Amino acid sequence: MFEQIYEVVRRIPPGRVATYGQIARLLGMPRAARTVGWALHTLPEGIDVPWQRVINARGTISFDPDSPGAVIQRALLEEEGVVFDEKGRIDLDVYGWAGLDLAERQQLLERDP
DNA sequence: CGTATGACGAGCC
DNA sequence: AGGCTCGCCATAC
Repeated sequence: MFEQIYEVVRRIPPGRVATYGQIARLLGMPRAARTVGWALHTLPEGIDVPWQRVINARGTISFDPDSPGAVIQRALLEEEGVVFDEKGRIDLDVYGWAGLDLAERQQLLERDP
């Protein structure tokens, strides 16, 4: 389960962001946004997943912006060229990820249980 | 096996 | 705009 989530997150191109709900929808579980958040929250360290490119539907970092993790996330995204507005929001119309194309999505969903 | 727990999201006020 | 309530769902215990 988590592997599939990580797999999708790895497809997000640098400089783009996706929402938790969007990841869930791509995996065919449109209501499991919280699960996606949990998967990234409990991400093993050192694993190759660009977790910083996943934010919430409002375009903000989804936890305390002053926490060390959030500061790192914001720094990583800014390095990739993502711009935060004065309220710490990212414009999803500009930086939002279009998502997988049909073929990629199909391939992902057909993977073994 | 029932409850609790969120890096969520939509809706309502 | 900002805050609160509820529904959701895979894990943890």
